[in-house]
Amino acid sequence: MNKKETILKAALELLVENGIHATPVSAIAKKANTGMGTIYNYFESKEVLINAIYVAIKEEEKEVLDAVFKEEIPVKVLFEHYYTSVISFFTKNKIYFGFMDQLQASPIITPESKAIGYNAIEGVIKLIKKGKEEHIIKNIDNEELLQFIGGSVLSYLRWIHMPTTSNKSLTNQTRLVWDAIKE
Amino acid sequence: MNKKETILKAALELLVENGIHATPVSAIAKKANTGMGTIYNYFESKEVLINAIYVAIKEEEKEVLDAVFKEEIPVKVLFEHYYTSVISFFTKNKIYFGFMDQLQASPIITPESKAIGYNAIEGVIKLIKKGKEEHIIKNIDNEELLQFIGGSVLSYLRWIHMPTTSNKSLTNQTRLVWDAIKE
Amino acid sequence: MNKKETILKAALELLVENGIHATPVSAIAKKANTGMGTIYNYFESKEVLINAIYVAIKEEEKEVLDAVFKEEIPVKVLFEHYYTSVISFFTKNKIYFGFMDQLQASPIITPESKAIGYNAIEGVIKLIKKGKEEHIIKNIDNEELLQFIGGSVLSYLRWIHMPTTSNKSLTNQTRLVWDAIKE
Amino acid sequence: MNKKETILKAALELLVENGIHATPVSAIAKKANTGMGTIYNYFESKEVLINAIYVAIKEEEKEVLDAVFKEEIPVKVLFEHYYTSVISFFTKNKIYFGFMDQLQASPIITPESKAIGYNAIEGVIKLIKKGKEEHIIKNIDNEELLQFIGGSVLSYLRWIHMPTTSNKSLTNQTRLVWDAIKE
DNA sequence: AATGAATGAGACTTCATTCAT
DNA sequence: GATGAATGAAGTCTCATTCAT
Repeated sequence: MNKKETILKAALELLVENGIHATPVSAIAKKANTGMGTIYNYFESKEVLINAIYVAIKEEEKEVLDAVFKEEIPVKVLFEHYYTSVISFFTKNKIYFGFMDQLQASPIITPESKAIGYNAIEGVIKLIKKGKEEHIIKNIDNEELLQFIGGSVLSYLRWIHMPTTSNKSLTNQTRLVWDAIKE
Repeated sequence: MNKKETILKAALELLVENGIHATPVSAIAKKANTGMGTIYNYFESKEVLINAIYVAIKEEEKEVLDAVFKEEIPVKVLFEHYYTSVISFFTKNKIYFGFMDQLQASPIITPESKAIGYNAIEGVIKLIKKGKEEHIIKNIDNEELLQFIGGSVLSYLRWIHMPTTSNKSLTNQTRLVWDAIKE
Repeated sequence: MNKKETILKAALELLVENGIHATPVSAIAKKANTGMGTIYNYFESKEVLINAIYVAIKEEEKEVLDAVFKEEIPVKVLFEHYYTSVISFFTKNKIYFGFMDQLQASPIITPESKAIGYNAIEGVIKLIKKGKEEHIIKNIDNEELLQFIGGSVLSYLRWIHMPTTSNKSLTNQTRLVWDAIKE
Repeated sequence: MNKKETILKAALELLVENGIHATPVSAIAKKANTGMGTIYNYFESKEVLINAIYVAIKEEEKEVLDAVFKEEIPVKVLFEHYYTSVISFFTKNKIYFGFMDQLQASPIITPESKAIGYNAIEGVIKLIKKGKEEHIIKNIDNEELLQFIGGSVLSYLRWIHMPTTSNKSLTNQTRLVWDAIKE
């Protein structure tokens, strides 16, 4: 792992653990075993660093989602694959979720970063369009459906991160969302 | 409006407009036409003040939701009333949403505040239980359903706050969620 | 002496002694027996503080020079009074000269400050004009004459601040400059 | 131009353009097309580099002034040659003046550098002595006369660098100074 | 000899909190 | 109770200098 990646990793961990507030750049430097100046060699500012983490996660997410797509699979099944993949991605990388949940609504993430992040769900958009053409998915504004699905992902992930002991099944969740959006 | 409320209001407006970071207590004092010391007479610290806003909103939300409940109304209709009421509450009070969206996942909101906030949705919990007894609502863990519904509210509100021009109907959204949770 | 003046005085002394470079705001605070924050209550930034010193000196200089003017005095005598007064002013306040000599050409002093400083020599300008009308002073561009006289003041002050032991008389200097500018 | 000279030139340009504060060594390295380390091979520190520029300019000035001297020329004419030469030197090399004006009074220039700089005006000193012997120049302390002349040079150069449109003639200035110092 | 990534001390500035009035 | 000037710890960021390559 090169220095830039080490910094990103250290920053991610501290930001999730303590929040942006409580994570001075000096702490990141310490955790990454570098001088503070080194961080500023790679990232113009703390905000740029945070955006870089955001984009990196989104790009990793995109790779995962892009691998899901297959032309011939029926819409419902494909949807389930997508849904499972996202959930699985953030479940395997709990720290990514911790970061996203905290930063999503923050003014620190620039529109540019968000635009890049949007690319990750290209496949889902195509899926929705196809589903609507086949009258399998409700004829509702794409953006609204995406927001809805995204919201459900977020809330589900929050739920499974809750420290209660109930049995948490992904099947239920997928069914909830599919029933919601299906025609 | 008494002094305490004036402070809460001023703080709310500034926090939403500028974010927590960019809202010094001095600015709140100025906007509330008080001295900084006065704020500290009412609230131990800035964090306590922010939690007080959180709790105040949640209590107002609770009042609105409590008024919705009527014994005799069928589950589906009652659900729609609840859903419409929450959305309407935060649509009428956009600033409340701005605050909640920003603070929800923040480590500043204490577990105590969150526990109090939980009271607001008592009615919804009862509704879900009843719906499940009547086999109208899916037999899924209450907490999961609540989280799901809450997430949908959040994502819908975010969507209608987006500056796009598409036609934003609450009916679609209510249907999405109902279809999701209904048996 | 109030707090603001204490700060200005402390800053002046440190700036002259160590240079701008080597004078952190923290040192000024320490010398002025205040917290650093207090300095920023009175002056937006270090640069603003430095400009405030500049302006304060120039205003004090103006007071001294304004007191010199008397309608009826002949040009040559008045000139000598002016010249003696400026030199005397900066000789009594060596520290002022140390400051001015260091900062005069610095980009830190804003055009606004310089414009204010310009007021200090109003009287001299009038004197030059009168002298030229009476054909006592050479018919050379006002600005050039002013610059010349100012330069001579600066260089004389530098000379008398030099740690050599030669006998330093103001009379010579005044004669030099008068001979230069007289018709 | 060898590497050392390239560095000096780049540094000079940046220092004049941006000021000392705003000229990091890294910027100098970039402009000189070298690594930062290379600069430190030639100059112990940034301050040493700045002093080297000072000395280099002074040495160039010395060459110019030394060329002026001719045994047989009368004092007044020789003075005018000297004066014209200095002004011309700094007018042709405006950047030198920018540097000197900014650095002259700075604590960065060491007494050693200043002593070397003093050599540049050897000829002028001889001239003054001769003028005084011949009772052509006022019998005033050499140092004072030198300082006076130097000050007038500085102020004249500042004046001609001012962005006003008045007609700027060197003749006036030379006359001013000559009238000042002549018996 | 040349390089420039790495370093970290230290600069400026902000702001939550206190306390004398 | 109300006030807001004073405080100084702590934050972000810069940059002169070093040293392994």
